[in-house]
Amino acid sequence: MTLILDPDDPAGWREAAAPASSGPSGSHLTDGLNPQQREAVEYRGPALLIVAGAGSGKTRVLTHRIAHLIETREAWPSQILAITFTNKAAAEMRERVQHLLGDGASGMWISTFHSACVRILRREAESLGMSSTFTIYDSADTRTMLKRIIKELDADTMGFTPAGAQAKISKLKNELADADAYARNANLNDPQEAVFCEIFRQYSRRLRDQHALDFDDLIAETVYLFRAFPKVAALYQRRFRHILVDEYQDTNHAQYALIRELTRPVEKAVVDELDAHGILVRGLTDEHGEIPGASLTVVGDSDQSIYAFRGADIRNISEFERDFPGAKVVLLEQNYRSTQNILSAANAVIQNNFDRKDKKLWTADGDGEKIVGYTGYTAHDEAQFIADEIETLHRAGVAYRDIAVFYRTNAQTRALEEIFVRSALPYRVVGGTKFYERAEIKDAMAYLTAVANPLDELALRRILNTPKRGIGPATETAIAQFAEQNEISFRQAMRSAAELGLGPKVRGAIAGLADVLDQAAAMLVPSQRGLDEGTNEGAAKVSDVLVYLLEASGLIAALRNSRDPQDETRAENVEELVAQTRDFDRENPGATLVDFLTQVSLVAAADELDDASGTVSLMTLHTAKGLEYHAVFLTGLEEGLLPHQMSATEPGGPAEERRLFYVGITRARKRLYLSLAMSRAQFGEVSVAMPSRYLQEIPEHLVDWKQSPGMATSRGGTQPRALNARRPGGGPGGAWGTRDRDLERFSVTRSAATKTEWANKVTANVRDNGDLTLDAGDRIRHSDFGEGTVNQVTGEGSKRIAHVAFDRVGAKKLLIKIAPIEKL
DNA sequence: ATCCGGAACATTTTT
DNA sequence: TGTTCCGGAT
Repeated sequence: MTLILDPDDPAGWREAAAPASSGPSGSHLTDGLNPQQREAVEYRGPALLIVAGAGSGKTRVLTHRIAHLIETREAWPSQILAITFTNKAAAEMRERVQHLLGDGASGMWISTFHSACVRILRREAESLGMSSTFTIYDSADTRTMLKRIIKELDADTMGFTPAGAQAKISKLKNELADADAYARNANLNDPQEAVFCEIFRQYSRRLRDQHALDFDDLIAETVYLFRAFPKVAALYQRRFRHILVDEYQDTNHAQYALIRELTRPVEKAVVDELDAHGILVRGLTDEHGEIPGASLTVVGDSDQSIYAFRGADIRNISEFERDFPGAKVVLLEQNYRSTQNILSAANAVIQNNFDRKDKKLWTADGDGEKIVGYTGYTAHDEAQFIADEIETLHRAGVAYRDIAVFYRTNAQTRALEEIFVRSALPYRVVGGTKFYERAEIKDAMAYLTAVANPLDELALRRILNTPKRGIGPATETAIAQFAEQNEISFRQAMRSAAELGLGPKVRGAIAGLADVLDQAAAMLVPSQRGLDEGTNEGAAKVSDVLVYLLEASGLIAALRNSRDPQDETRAENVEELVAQTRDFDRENPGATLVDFLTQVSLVAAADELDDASGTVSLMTLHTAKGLEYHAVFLTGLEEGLLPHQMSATEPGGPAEERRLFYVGITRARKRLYLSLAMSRAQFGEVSVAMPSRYLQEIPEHLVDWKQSPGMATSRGGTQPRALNARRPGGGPGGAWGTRDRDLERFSVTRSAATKTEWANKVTANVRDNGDLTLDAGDRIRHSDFGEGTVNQVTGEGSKRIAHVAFDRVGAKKLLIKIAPIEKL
């Protein structure tokens, strides 16, 4: 997080030049690469496009290219800017480069677009007339804000929703259009559009007034900064000589513009000015006295473009050669990850997307195992199949951490988690930022935000009556009005609580809160020496400030003293947040509160990368991009889920969904499992599902269906795994051959009659066995699996696990505390 | 101002 | 199913 090298500090610049450890040739960095990979590492020129199919070793190429630039002494680490899409990818790349270079890697910027932009914006905030402690609003904050605006404008009567306005504004910002630009081109005679202009304008104005930026602003404002202040831009153009962008197919227009700005040459006049300010330009200029544009390397694969929904423009990659004349293109086609069966399936699926350059992944490593398919009766049945297969894999020696389960929507984790918990299967949900989205955590964070950025009205309003202080909406409005009338901030209005003409109790509450915030702000002021040296020395640690705020505001006490049993958990969560700030303080000595808030805003999903933990990973298909696992489970392969219902209306939607499926398939190294459920609960309603159209695009001989959709719908399937649904009929049925007819009958005649039988019995059975003790040799009965014998009991306390050999369904592990079992 | 119950509503994917 | 919003009672 800390900026190690100043772009405008020549001393730091020189210091960064740690000499390469092993020989300047860097030849060991190209050993073991195929000719195309080697070329991608060694090529030098203004622009390089690496078209990298899935599993073709692109991260390897990228990291080796960076290391090669440094070892051959063509670049200092500080001259390198590598952009990835996720924090996870950035962390992995940093680790791998560090592994190649040792300490010589420090000073590089390896980060996401958003993190890099925040770093630049905080440093240059002054140019934009903004505080360097500006707040970053996440989508929930944005939505709250828009909700308020829409209500004030009565725009909801015209059919505006916060989510809708949010999407539209985001799209516009990704195209670098601001409220004024939009208004200029809008047809203001259309009342609908006029109102939207007003919403957009108000939203922008409030963000500016509060010194806050949303996610899209981070990119757009940086582009604006560079365009409006060429000298500021020159600092970064001078500094970053090599820019590398991963997942280039997913860049949107704003990100493209940012790259364009960063790779622009610095004109002689500006160079001279930099020189006059003592900024090192020697050795960087060409014969015209200009600093030439940075060299740009982009890596991408248009078949893996899955972010069109947030403005990714595939033309950025397809027209790269036109954008950057003289660009070199290197194709990486050989796959080093997956078996041929997996690749054949992937090729067959992606082939159905027209309008793409034909490209076929291939491997020299052989066919491998067949793909395994399974159709469950319900999501729980599907989950049980997955849990069973994972146990089988595990017993065969596959580590849990080498196994991943993917799904389309976050909501699908529920059934999986329920079954995994019951099966005592160690798992971890990657992404899904739940922790920081909890209300109590957002409350605590709002206290910190309000201290860091006193102009942040959103944060202030959130904590105004949290915990309850008797300050209701009426008082809130009164403060806001007072602020507006006197042209002072909401925060200042709070300080003048006495002048509001309120009752003594309310007045005291407001003054009390204002005082607490002032005290906390005072704790954060560095010592005189810190101020002189521009460091954070003498400022209180983030954890100390947080503890002070929680105690002085009464937030933690309110949770602890509450009689709502849920508040106990909430208090624990807040304590967990305190623990996290302690970790942060320890790992980032000298870091500020704003550093912490930034990290939480941008890196929240990064509880990540403790890959040492032996757990199965659960994540969405989007999160899965760029990762690989020995065994991969693709779940919920149903119409309406993949492709998702919502994608049907969007142009290019189904094609993008297919790419998503393709991305999922190509994550697997050795084993691939495809599964779906015939019925799925949604909003509490059980509805019938059809197999995904993409399943039929995989050649039949590649898949071994343990239970095909046909078998599941008509007859011949095995007993449902998770529950005892009684299905009529018997005898073996066809797999795909009779699929359509079977499905039709299934959906028409069976759905109504069998709905109740498929209801979620699993969750209904969850209970607390408390102190049930089991020993090896005991006989038990399980509500789904029948009778069995306990072989072994492991674990402690509430985590005791029974290893049971069931008479009918074989070996299972059960979490004793919650398993629906009884001792016989 | 706060608490409570019932109705309404909601889920794509991410920084 | 689980959360949020609204109106009425206290």
